[in-house]
Amino acid sequence: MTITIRDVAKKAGVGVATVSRVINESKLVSDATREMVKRTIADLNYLPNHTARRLSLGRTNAIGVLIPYFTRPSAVERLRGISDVFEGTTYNLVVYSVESLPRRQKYFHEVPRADRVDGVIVVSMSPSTDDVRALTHSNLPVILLDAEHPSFISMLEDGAHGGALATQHLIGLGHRRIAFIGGPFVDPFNFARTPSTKRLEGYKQALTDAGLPVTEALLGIDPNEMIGAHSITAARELTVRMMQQAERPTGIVTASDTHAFGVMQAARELGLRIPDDLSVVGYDNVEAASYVELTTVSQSLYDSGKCSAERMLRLLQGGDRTPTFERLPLDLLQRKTTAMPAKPHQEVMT
Amino acid sequence: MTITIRDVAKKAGVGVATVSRVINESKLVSDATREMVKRTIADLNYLPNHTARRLSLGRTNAIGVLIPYFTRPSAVERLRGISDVFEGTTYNLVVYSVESLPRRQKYFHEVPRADRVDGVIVVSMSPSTDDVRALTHSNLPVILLDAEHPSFISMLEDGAHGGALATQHLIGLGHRRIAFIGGPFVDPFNFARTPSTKRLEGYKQALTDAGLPVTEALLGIDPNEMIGAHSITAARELTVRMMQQAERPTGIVTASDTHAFGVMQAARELGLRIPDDLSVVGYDNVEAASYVELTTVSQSLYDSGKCSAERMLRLLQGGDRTPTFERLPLDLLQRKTTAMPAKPHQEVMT
DNA sequence: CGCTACGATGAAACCGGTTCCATGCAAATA
DNA sequence: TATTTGCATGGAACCGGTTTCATCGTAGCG
Repeated sequence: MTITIRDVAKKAGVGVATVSRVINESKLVSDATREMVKRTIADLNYLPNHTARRLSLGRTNAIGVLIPYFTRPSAVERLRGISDVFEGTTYNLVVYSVESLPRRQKYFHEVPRADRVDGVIVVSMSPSTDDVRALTHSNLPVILLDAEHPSFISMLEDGAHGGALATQHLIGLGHRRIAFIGGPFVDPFNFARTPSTKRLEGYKQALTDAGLPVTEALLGIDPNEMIGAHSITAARELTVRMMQQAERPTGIVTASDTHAFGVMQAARELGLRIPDDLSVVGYDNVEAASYVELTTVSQSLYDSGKCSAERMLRLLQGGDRTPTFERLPLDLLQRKTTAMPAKPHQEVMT
Repeated sequence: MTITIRDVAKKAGVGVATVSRVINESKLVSDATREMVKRTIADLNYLPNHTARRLSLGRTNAIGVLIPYFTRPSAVERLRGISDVFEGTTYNLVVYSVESLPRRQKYFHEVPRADRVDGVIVVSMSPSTDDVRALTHSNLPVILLDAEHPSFISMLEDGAHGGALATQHLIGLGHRRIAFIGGPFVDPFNFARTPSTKRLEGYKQALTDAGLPVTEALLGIDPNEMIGAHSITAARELTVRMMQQAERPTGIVTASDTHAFGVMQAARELGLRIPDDLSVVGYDNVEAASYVELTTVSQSLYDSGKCSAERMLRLLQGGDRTPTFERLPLDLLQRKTTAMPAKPHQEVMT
């Protein structure tokens, strides 16, 4: 039913090898023959079978992206950067969304195989020893984005630096009681410290450097659970509790924009005005952050995705595969949720 | 280098056909042989070549999703629904993000081919006559989500109904001067009325039904451009202009949550309080909408994606392919951006 | 004018699976 | 015991491309 290269060859009165050469723009075909074959191809509306092509070429023209929860705002932003780069090429993007531990394992073992993809970009997951074996065994180009490992080209933001950046911003504005809300501090998919953990470290460091104390009551870590705020709801509840303390904070540094949204919800609930009564700094600069004019640490997720994809393209063209570590730049985007602290002029409603 | 089925056969001392049968769980193998082959497979750490399998089976185990701008919040939500369904199956999801007209054309012609995918879900794009030809020619199962065409199974929300729902909500609260902000009203990818157009129709209908006039000055349509607000910035600017009129609205119906975010930005800029001074209704219920507690019309994007994917699975198992039209349900989610109208107690700052 | 070299070309092997078909053997039946 | 039936099995064809290799014709050279 479907037209194969042999049909084209027969109709054009040439051998299949010649048709194949025309398709692949080999110069080993005379102009006359080339034109004739091209016309025949157009006549028959022939398109080469993708799968057969893959099989004989031993290449897939696909890039695999392993990423946890690909619908999370930060993942979407990074994917957008990656996708924009591959749009213009012949490469196809295949996204493997990791949403459970078994699946993580499955993907790490099955995706990095030459018969599946030509390259792998691993996002926000530090490979375990076992994963490393699977990745290197495939002999494919690998890039780690938002994660690091000495065996692979890694691109990572310095979370501690970002946490410090946010904290210093508030200190610079005159805040003295600055809280931190983040979480989770453990991640089942990532065999490394979580982003929240690193950002918390930067927060503590910045306070210490400024001669300010790190106060237990201002750390948004549930002492029972040790996990911190793992959702927007948890962030909101934590904020409400925190703001009902006597020595409540005038500013809050968060580990993500989502946490910051939770803080903002809590503020609205409590009748507090942002930034007048409470300053908030987010982290990630997801799309929604600009909607609500959130001051945030921008990892420029889009650029980082783009960067990694461009690097992958270079690897695919035979670029140097020596493992390197690239630190992604960070910016503090000052918008409208931070200001100088002021004495509250309004009681907290409960 | 890589291990093939022939290596396994040789090591196990059986024919390749037998190994293939074991892989495919055919019952035409004795228990003893099966066990032995399985052990050999495990020993060699053999995984069948994906591509070769595709070629000889004539199936790809992939589902193609054609969707404009897959990183838009509404697209992400639908994809999440689709992806959740296919996660548990052997099918692979391949997303083709349409971001330009040439690419749209390319995808419509190249993706629906049996050597690429086993089925196609087209999202938010009404196929042109040419597209219809390409889709039907492939003889693959096709589902249209958020679009409709008599030749295919279509699943679509009733935009006019949703627009009316939002408008009636404001009317019910006592609003009389209700504006509409939306756009674009033409879409290069979609050969049909845009969502904004349909929602605008519902808005007008609801006003008329309630005996209220449709006022030119309350339609957020730039008379010069005829495109309305195509971005959050445009929505913000349009709102600012509109709120500086003498007879300014007390409530605004928008064509999407993104438009609503623009309205909210404008309100903040103007010093207007939501919902006290201005009510806003969004549309889509994207994730960020809940962060800011936006009252919105929920198409339940996630469910619609899930629905379409489940339907596709049934088609792949030989289900009935007769074109049908399925209307997706709508809900009005009342949150905190709508309230009864009040006399403004504060001057508009300019 | 004869020989060489090279460009154009097609037949066939190959990529790594699945499956048809023929074969052999053992159990069931006459 | 002879014959049929049916299950287990392996060889080989096949899916639809690419590529090697051999062949042929002709232009270039001595």
